[in-house]
Amino acid sequence: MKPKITLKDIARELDVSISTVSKALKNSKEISKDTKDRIKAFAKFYNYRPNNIALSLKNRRTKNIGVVIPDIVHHFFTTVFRGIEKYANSMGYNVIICISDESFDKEVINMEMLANGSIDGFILSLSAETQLKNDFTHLKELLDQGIPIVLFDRVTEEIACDKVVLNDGVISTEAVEHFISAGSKKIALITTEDFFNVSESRKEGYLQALKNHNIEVDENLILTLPHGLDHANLITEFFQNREIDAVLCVNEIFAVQCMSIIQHLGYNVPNDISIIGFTDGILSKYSSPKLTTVAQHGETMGENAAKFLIDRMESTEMEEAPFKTKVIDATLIKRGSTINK
Amino acid sequence: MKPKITLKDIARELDVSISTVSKALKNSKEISKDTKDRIKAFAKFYNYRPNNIALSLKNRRTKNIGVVIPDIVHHFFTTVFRGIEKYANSMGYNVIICISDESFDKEVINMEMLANGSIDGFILSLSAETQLKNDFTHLKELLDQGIPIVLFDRVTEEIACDKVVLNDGVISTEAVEHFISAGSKKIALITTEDFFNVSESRKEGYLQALKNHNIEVDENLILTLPHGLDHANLITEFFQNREIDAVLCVNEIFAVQCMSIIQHLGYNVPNDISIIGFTDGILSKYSSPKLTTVAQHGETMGENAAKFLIDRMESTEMEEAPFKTKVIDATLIKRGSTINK
DNA sequence: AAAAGTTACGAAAACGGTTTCGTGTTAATA
DNA sequence: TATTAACACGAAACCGTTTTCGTAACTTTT
Repeated sequence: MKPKITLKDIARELDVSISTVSKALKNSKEISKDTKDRIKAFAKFYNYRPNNIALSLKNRRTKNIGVVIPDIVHHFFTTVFRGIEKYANSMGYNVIICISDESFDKEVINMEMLANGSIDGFILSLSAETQLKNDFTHLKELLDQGIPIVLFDRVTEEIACDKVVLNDGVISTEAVEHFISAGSKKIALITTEDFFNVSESRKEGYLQALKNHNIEVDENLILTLPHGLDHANLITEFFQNREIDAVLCVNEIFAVQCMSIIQHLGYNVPNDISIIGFTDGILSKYSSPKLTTVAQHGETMGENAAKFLIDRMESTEMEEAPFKTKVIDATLIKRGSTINK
Repeated sequence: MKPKITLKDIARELDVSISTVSKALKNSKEISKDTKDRIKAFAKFYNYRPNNIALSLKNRRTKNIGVVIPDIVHHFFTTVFRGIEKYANSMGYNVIICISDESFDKEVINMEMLANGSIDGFILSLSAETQLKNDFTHLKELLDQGIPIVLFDRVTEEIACDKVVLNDGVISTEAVEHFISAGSKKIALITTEDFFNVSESRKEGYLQALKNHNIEVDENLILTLPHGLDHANLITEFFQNREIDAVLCVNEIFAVQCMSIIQHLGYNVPNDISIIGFTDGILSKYSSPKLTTVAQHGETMGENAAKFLIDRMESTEMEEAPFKTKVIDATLIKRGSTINK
């Protein structure tokens, strides 16, 4: 057991002052070569490393980033997180992660905990409850205190900060037009309750595509699934009682559930009914047929978010740079669940 | 923009000493009620919160836990992580996460970064490369410095520390016996190269079950898939050229790939060939038929690991408690990919 | 030889807290 | 009235760094 060695220890052992040790290790030319060599050798031998906490206190920056996400067991968020971690790490930052579990209170409490010195900035995707309550005072207060925040995916216009979002609307339109170009006319949408801004955008994109091609909107073809309930029955009922030849789902779980149900009802995917989902995750890759899906490029989103944050934190400008919003272009990955020409 | 307020600020404003403020806020009875009230009111008004970094420096503990995992986009690890985060949070700890990406160097560098004061202890699952190299000096050094470590899932006997593992062998035996009890005789195993201790244990469990029922081991029925390559062809070839009526896969991706290939080859699952996978993740739940699978109870593992670590960190005993290994009992979840009596 | 400049180092403040100990003032006791 | 105890607070050390500034001891310049 050899506890960590400090500057003070080195100073005592070598009979010099703490300042001298500090300077020697930073290669200051104030210190003679002789002394520097002695100190460096000693430090190396005892594997001296400066204490991060002391540095943080001194420099008033921790080189820690706080990441707050609603859920970790979720493909999209994990990929975003990987992007964040990768970029942050390459820039010498560590990542402290908090899971809000879709709860407003947890989001608030966790952020306040971290804000008291533990981190230099936040990257955040809003919890469902926060979006529902539409209460963002905790974010405003942090911004007020000068703590930078970057929002991604689940964002809000109420907060002025850097943001990274997906072009949900555009890609939804593109997805639906992919159906249309293959001859589909009765195109359904399966979505979630739309206090999620992303669901909303996706729905708008869907409607836009129909409009573009003069297809009348049939509200019966839009299924809004409640949170948490068993969806299988609702989906089964949905397909049994309607004529549908294509369906866009706002996530891959819905998509793969649909596929399974559709196949059990005796339809062929993609010939009778085509399917497109969101999130190019593991489910989409290993279903059969493989799912045509919207790749959200989570890792890219994460990298962009981290870059926004670090740029702002490290900016030495007196003027705060204007807030930017980066729109990541989603990609439609065409696979077996659609007819691709 | 109202920057964070410090004890010094309060002291200056109220014309008392810093010590008085500190004591007042801690409700010390050294301070008169009058003064306490004034100080508390002021602190509350300005939303004073003590600076975590200063506390960490003073107390020489950060209340941060470092978690190092090989991959984050991975169901098992995310569930473990959720367990860790949940327990740690409830005990007032934050979690700093580093992804080793299966790389020895990243594991070493990240841990050394964090060890210089940023965290009080580690929870770790070894990277593939670390297991391959069998080099654990970085862990030994940290333990030497008095930093506690808890290993989970991918552990090693070389290191004396608390551990949390799954009873991989036993549950594999159970899984294979589930095949046998349904009449299967030609039971295959699809596994990974076995520098992973878990794969090894699972293989042993498989062999044990065959032995228990006097079924001869056929090495041809064991398929070891190399890391990273395209597995589809290998699996297809495997099933085309062998008589197989059941297959145990060491993860759910292999399992669902098998299922897909088996079905394409015209066999029925589970009647012609039964399948069991490891990891009760999203793939197992949404395949059709649903996969019979080994639930690893990642969240429980995470909670246990965090509890081990925090117990040790907070222990005031002078004597170090002996190291413990907690074995989590996996559960076989019987679903549609096997014949269940 | 006096003045000026270098060199090589140490003292001390600062970051933001906690805590021990000392002390002036008042109240209780002898 | 002198002594002691209780009260209420402040000074200072400490956690481990960095950094500014001061200064002895030489060296160089004139």
